[in-house]
Amino acid sequence: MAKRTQHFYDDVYAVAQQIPYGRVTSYGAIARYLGLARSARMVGYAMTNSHSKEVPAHRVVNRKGLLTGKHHFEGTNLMQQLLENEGITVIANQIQDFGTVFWDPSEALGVRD
DNA sequence: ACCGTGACCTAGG
DNA sequence: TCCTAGGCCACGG
Repeated sequence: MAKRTQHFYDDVYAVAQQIPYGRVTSYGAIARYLGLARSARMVGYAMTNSHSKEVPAHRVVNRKGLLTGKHHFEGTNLMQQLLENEGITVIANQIQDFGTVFWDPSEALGVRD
């Protein structure tokens, strides 16, 4: 496959939309799946523009399971409430049982090597 | 066209 | 195990 920059955002959104209900993933996991493991920042940057799309951005957190992007949501605890609404426990911006609710696209959709 | 910024990650001490 | 430093690439000013 060639040119991914143009499809980069769409790919990120596509993967994010495939995140199951009550599950979360990380920017790095999505980046790795897209073959951009070293450009995880771009994934987060792409999410900034996801407000125009139907993308569950609240289901995407960092590698530690910390809600680093909560400040980009309306209010102050919207992201946390959205997650808790799906049965995910969040304490101090930290997702509990992160390893359990974590959803790896590379593992679910298949790793491309 | 150059520079600074950013919802991150990995490696080394 | 915690902290620091470097790398990544796109976008706005």
